[in-house]
Amino acid sequence: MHDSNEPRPHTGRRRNEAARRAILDAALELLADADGAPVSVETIARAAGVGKQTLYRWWPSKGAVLLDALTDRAAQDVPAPDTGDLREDLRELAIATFEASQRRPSAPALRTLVREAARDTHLAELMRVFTQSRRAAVRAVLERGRERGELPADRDLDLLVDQFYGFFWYRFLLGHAPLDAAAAEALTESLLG
Amino acid sequence: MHDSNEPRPHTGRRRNEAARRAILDAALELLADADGAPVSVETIARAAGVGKQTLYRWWPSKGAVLLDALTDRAAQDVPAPDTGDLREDLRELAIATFEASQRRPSAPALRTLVREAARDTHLAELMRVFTQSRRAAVRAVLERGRERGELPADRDLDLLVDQFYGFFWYRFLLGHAPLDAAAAEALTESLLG
DNA sequence: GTGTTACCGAGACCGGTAGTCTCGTCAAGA
DNA sequence: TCTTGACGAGACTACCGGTCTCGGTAACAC
Repeated sequence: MHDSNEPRPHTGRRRNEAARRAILDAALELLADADGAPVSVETIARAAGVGKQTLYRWWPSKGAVLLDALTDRAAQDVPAPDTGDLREDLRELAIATFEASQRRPSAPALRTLVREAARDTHLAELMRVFTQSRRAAVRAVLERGRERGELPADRDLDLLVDQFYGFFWYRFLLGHAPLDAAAAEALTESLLG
Repeated sequence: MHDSNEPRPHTGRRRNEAARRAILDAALELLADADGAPVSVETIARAAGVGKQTLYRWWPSKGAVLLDALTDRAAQDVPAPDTGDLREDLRELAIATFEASQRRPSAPALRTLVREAARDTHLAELMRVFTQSRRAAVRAVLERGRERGELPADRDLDLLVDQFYGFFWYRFLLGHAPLDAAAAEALTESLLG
């Protein structure tokens, strides 16, 4: 038996940081270039100049690598505007979200990632965690507004959050209509009446 | 050279209608049972008691079979309410859409189909055509309402349509919140203020 | 330095998939 | 009866995610 509280000191060769970076960089770049098309593990490993096993030694699945590649670069901090005005906060959040969805390489990479998540339940679960904080940010803005009386007390906030992100993902994934500042403005006005 | 205007009369064995039905029925059932998980061509053929080649003789790809299986059974007629009242029409459309999204086997089959379409560009294109008529129905209702003056003349109808279907697909695919009559009611109120 | 350990790149391998090809069979019409 | 083309069955190719094994090598203990 091994006492896990007092682990044996590490010996042997250490993890190659350059390989980790090369994998994440290659994954993000391929993810972005694919823009929806699947990205294979073989391709990532080859592009990173790395063996497949090195990849599977540090990540449990392809999905985990892809998500890591995205979150590693994508701005992790979610904007949390609090100007004291609901309309202003929501507009700011919408503009920031929409604007971020146009940036390379994160945006096309995210599109590919969602496509992959449609088939990969493990990745789908990770994505849920990833999006949760963004949903929470919108909800917090709405809650503050409601406390200030800018929203009826009985207004269903979950409905509003789903309207916000439903609209966003719909346009982001289909790409049939713009996600620009004007759209952000119009969505905000529509949600708050 | 063969004159395509006067094709040689058909000879040989005819297409087996029973096989066609068996394939579509098996595909829909498997699609519904999978509820998101992929459905393989092998499985469909086996369940239908049919050779793979029979399937590929009549459909160009797996995606085409799946879509055909869905549209074959799913109510093709899109409701087009026209009561003379925008709010009433939109509510009716929302309730009908949400209610249809709960029915078996079409609903779970549709969920699976969308997942497949995320990887299959051919299927994605077919899906676009499939959803176009539904979008048009919502837009028609909105246009009639605008003509009656129930909506400001400068209101962006594409935005409203995307809000409607964005919300629907978001909840349908994530399944984190209900798509019931109350949600339909609330969405309608939210869209029309 | 020497030995041990664990990471490294490379690639064979497994199971599963979409789609093609071929086989012998069978039904519809000439 | 003969030609034609659909039929069920299944071998086959190409590709993918993931596992396994190999010889080599960097980091550390001694």
